[in-house]
Amino acid sequence: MNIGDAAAASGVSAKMIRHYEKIGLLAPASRSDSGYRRYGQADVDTLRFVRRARDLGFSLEVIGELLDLWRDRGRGSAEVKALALDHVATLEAKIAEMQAMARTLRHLAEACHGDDRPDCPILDDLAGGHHCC
Amino acid sequence: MNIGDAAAASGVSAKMIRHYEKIGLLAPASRSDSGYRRYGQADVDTLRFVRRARDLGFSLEVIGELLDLWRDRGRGSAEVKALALDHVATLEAKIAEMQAMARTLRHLAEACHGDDRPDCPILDDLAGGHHCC
DNA sequence: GCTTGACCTTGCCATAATGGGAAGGTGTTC
DNA sequence: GAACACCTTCCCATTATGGCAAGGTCAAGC
Repeated sequence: MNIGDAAAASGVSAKMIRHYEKIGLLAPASRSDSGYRRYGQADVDTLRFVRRARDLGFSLEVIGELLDLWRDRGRGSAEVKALALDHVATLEAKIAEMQAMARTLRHLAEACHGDDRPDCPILDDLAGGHHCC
Repeated sequence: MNIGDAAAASGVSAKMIRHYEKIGLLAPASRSDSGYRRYGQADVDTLRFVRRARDLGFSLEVIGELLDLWRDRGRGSAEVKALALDHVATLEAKIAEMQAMARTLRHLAEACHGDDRPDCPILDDLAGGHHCC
């Protein structure tokens, strides 16, 4: 299987497969005589793992640790769970931050007529920064 | 006022003030004889505006538009409100995405013993990608 | 055999927003 | 006049991804 097929089979773009190899997330693929990377089912499985982990928002750095744990028969599940819960906490912190932004903006937008008059509580808030709510 | 004072007064780092100037978000500051950037109260007000808009998650590109609208006496508030609501929608989309990630991970983590046994639903999900929930 | 088109290779550049650091000039104070 | 804090510009790094270019490879059709 060439890189294009592995990309199609895994949902990871060829560009990203090469990139993951370059940064050491994936072991260098074997090569054909002409230098083409060759992939097998096991490689596609790994790529799918990476893809799914990306979909869950894990950073490539953490995905590297998850891959190591995945391949380590004999590891306990505690480490994996810790990584997952840590990521959940990170997500929740970002969610809370963005919800605060959205809440403030919704309040400001509600107070804003949104017509052709120049009076605008949104700009007033940005200009004054009174942090009313 | 030198750039360091403007930074302290506005909450925008000196590094970022120079950057904003370079990308055209801010007009080039006037300079002293020796080439130091000089700032006045109006500049600090602008920097505070930018800072507050960043705190609300607006991109620098949108902040440029907001600054233009702010300075345009005579603009209607409709455009501002549209920008704000657009940003709220963007935030809500990202929030929903991250909540879905967190929900899935919490479910997986709940099912995971988190002890020293190798059985791990989290890794199983990443490996299999069955997308049960 | 030769052309064509699809695929592969590497490498550089770009994104968004921010920080770090180097090398060198300025300004104030003791 | 030396020390120290500040300023200047320029380059590099981050994260994850994409685009493009120049060139090599391979299979199909004529």
